[in-house]
Amino acid sequence: MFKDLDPLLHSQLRLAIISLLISVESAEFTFIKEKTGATAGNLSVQIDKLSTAGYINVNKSFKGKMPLTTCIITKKGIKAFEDYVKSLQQYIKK
Amino acid sequence: MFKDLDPLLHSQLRLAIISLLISVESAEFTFIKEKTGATAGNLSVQIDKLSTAGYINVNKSFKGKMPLTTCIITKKGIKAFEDYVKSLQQYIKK
DNA sequence: GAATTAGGTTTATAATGTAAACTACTTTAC
DNA sequence: GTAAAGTAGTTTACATTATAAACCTAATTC
Repeated sequence: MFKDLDPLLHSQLRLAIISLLISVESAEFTFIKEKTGATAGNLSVQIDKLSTAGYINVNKSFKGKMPLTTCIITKKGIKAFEDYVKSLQQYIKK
Repeated sequence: MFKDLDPLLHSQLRLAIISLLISVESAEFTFIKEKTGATAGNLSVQIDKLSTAGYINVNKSFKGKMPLTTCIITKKGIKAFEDYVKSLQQYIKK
């Protein structure tokens, strides 16, 4: 009856991250932090989980001398998001 | 940017329960158990949380000699569900 | 050169979800 | 009639998850 919801995406912050990345295709850590309102610590952890799952790619470089973390969604991430939304529809359509 | 998602509804099982109750208006414990595939213990706990929040009303009676638990969604529950869905749209629209 | 800010990561704790174990009663089998 | 199995749940203990506080490294400001 109810399809399982990918637990990795069924989390407010991780869903917001993916939702952002779907539209922009590339985003800096601080940009995501501002948009989501998350604390840096929490964001760091959640980005790591999405990365470990292969849903996003994380690139660490330097902007001048400051560290710069950039995130890009992967095909796997896009697919997972689409599946998640599809499953979710079952729950929220009246 | 991203509205908060009611944590009480942002849970697969509780969302499934509310989703069911939205359409049927009254459902027995065992019916919900079958439809959601949840274990009785888990279902009992989650129904309790929804009830404590005032999202559903729980009625305990007897069918013949067996205990019978029936759930009905409240106006508050309907409102919460609608708000949740509305907030969620922000996350899942591309 | 001390304090503040930037850009994060690590870790400790709180909150949550879930299944296993249990209660209470009923029905069926012997 | 009583032992075994089934029904309808609840309680409790454990595992997972989420989150913020504390920390780190380096740069900037005063």
